[in-house]
Amino acid sequence: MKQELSEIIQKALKVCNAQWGLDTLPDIDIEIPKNESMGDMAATIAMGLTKILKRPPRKIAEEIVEGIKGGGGGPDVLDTIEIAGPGFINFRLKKEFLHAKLAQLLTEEHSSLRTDIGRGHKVQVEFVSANPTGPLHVGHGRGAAVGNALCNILKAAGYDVQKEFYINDAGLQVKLLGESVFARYLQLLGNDAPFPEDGYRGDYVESIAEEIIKRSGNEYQNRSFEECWDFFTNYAYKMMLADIAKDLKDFGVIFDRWQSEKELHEKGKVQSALTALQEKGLLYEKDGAKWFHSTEFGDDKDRVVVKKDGEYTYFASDIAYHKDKLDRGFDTVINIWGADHHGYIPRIRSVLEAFGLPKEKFKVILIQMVALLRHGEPVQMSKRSGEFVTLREVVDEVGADITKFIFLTRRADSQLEFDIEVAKEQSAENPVFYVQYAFARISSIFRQAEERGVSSQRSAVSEDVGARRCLALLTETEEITIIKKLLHYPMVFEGAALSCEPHRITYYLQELAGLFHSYYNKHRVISDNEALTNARLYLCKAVQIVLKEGLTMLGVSAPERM
RNA sequence: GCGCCCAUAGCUCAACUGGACAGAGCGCCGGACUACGAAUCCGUAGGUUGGGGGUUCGACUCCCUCUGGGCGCGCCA
Repeated sequence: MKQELSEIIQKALKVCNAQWGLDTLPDIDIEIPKNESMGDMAATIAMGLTKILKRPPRKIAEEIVEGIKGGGGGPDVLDTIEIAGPGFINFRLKKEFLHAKLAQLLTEEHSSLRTDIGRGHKVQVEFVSANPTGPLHVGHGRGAAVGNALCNILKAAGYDVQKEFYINDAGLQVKLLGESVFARYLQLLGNDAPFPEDGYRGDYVESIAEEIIKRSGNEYQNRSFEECWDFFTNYAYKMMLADIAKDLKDFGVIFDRWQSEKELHEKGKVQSALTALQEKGLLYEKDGAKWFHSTEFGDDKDRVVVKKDGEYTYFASDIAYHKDKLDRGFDTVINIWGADHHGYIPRIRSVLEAFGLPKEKFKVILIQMVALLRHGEPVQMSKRSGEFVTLREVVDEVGADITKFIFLTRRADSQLEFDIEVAKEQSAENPVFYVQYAFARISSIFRQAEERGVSSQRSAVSEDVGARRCLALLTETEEITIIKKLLHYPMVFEGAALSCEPHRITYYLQELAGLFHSYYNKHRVISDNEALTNARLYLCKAVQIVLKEGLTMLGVSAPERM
């Protein structure tokens, strides 16, 4: 829809430019007007040209409109054109055009909803990347939902996407987990062992210790932690990691690749990354440590990469990891982090820039906190361990679809309230059901139609000339509104992909579902009028196609019955 | 002390990357099932977009400042 209009305007601009004499014409921006009374679609091009032409926007708009009319005015597409407000060019579309686009949607289905803006560009999306020292909490879940949806969107938009989880398996944290497990292990065997100061106190630590006893008995009982830390640490974090992978899988999030930090060290990638920086003259020594000159790229201060004692900093692994991303050929690097990590953006951007990635090819999506509620009361903490509520607990209680959808009902960097009790209610307060119900309701209509032997919607429109013609019977204002809304989807989708904002699709789906519910209550789909019934079944089918597409992007199912 | 994010209807949040009269849901009140699923629909009310200034044809959006919240500022990971 956008394309047809762009072409019409493009043509008119060329005509006008014979007088203007501009070397380049600005991009044409087609918008969906806020208010339906303003028109079906609008162009802001005249306002965009005021600065260049130094003339009032409405005058320019008039010239463009003349150009459009002179060029035939897109006779198949446009009904009326008018200039409004400061210089908007508002278009009304012919019903015939809308019906033709609807037929196209029904014929091509999902492929007509996707645009290939990615053109196969390689995008790497890293998300969740939780430390394997404990189970995932709800905050991680939100990151997982957003990352997963974003990847679905980017893939559908033609990008070559890789979903990756970075495992912090090299540092002191996993060792501390190992030590915690070791302490529990000794305690379970009846020893009076001290628990490490800042050790991990969750129940899962004990479970791991029990597992080790089951496997190896008391083999390590008389050893010091220093003697067997490697075994305990590895065993513990690998078990944790398996749990995390399981939690994510049950949440419907599958990663393409898991990158181990330890492996970067073992393969010498940390060393070689630093050497590469050295060769670029971006490393220097000061106070016995080695520093990366990140201020060169706009960071607040330079960062230590090798400590005085010769150990690498955590940041050194990050350098290696992000260099590795570029070495693997990614054009764009997207990191999804908890909002509390925002301070790390400049240094990572510096690294990527140092290795040649343009600034705008690195994007960080910050995920804000989830405030968990129950009956409106905050429940951030739970259990004696004082741990955050785990993702698994919430998913088990509420369900994966609902949880994902709610995580996607807000912009990522906006705080989110998640009330477990409300989420479980099958009520109007729950937006997931609202959208899914529209889908299920349509399925139910189809079942009903079949029972009554009404001609089926299943034959493809392209093979059914009569059906194609019957779409012209869709003339009720609610029907026209729905058709237009359906045709907006590709624009919403494209916007979601370009801005990396999955929530736009969530909102769109709620709006579309709303239009459908409203229509359903006002008009009957199945009636004695066979042709009209058929046309309306097609409209229903189209709504279903788009609902399904959008829900798929969000990673949420579209059930035929609820 | 420095830096980043947030502030929009009573509540929870949108606003298409600077566009038109700022929109939904919830909540309140009142209505709609002997016809395709009432997990739905219909109808009102609700605003100086935290305050002030600036940039321009045009600002919730960009700049400055103040207020009030959140988070970062380690040779920790």
